[in-house]
Amino acid sequence: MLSKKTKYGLKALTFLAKVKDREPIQIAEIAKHENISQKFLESILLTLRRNGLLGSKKGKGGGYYLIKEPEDILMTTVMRVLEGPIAMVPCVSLNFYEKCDDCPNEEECSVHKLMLQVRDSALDVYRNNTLADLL
Amino acid sequence: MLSKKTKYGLKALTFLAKVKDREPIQIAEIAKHENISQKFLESILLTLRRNGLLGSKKGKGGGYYLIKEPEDILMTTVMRVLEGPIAMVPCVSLNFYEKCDDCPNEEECSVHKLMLQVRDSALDVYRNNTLADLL
DNA sequence: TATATAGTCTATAGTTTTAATAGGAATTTC
DNA sequence: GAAATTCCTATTAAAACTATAGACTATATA
Repeated sequence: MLSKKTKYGLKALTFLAKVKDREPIQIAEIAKHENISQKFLESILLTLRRNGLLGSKKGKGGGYYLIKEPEDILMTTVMRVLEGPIAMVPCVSLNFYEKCDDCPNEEECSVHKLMLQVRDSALDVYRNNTLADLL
Repeated sequence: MLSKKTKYGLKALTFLAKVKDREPIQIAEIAKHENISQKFLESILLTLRRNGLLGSKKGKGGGYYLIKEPEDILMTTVMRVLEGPIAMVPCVSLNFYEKCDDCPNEEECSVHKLMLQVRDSALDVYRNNTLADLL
């Protein structure tokens, strides 16, 4: 299942992508428009900023804004930041690889074999979609 | 993340697929061979049986066995039984569709758009793999 | 038919993750 | 310096996942 964090994060990014001139939009406005708990969204936007996807401005007239053009924001990046590894199992993860405790030999593991394909097909989708493609 | 339930279930199915003449194999043997908590595996095998993937035999010489040939067991079926819906979001699920509470119009939802592609690519993998392909 | 074997079922406990909330600190604008 | 707004940490609440316990049922076979 996709976490609400990711879902909300994607919606917020989409919303911000449509903003004219990248002017800062307040958390409250995004939350209201997208039906999201404001406090929860707050923490999501914060991680998006910390990971270089958003910029922010404090004080009156402040808010969040896209730091790059939607065409330049790959879904691989967004998904990794919000949802974590794209692989469903650490032993097939490109960026977060971990060996399984059980499972003596990866090569012959059926789970490994299947999940490798699933990872590749998901990557294929994420690599071929930028934020602009979702508008 | 793939649940341990699914992981263990897949391993058990793979193990059973290799058994000569489909003779019944005891839970304990599978659990030991695949490093799985026996009690947990017990409940997993039960759901696999209830969903028509395994047969069982009680008493001495009993155990679990594949009820169909590995070539005839599609990963779509296995994944749905063990992991649940293949879609990451109910609003793009074929078998478990649900409308989102938030989200006024599905057509324009960026999450919907992206997750539809992810679902299709995953389905593509699962439909093109039988248990036999994982051996 | 007695006994051991092995699956069946229900309940529950422990752990981890997710979702949401609370409250104040820091910064900017006017 | 007051108001607006993001920043940050901690905590709670709920849900899902993993695992365990124990009694019950069915079968094989000696």
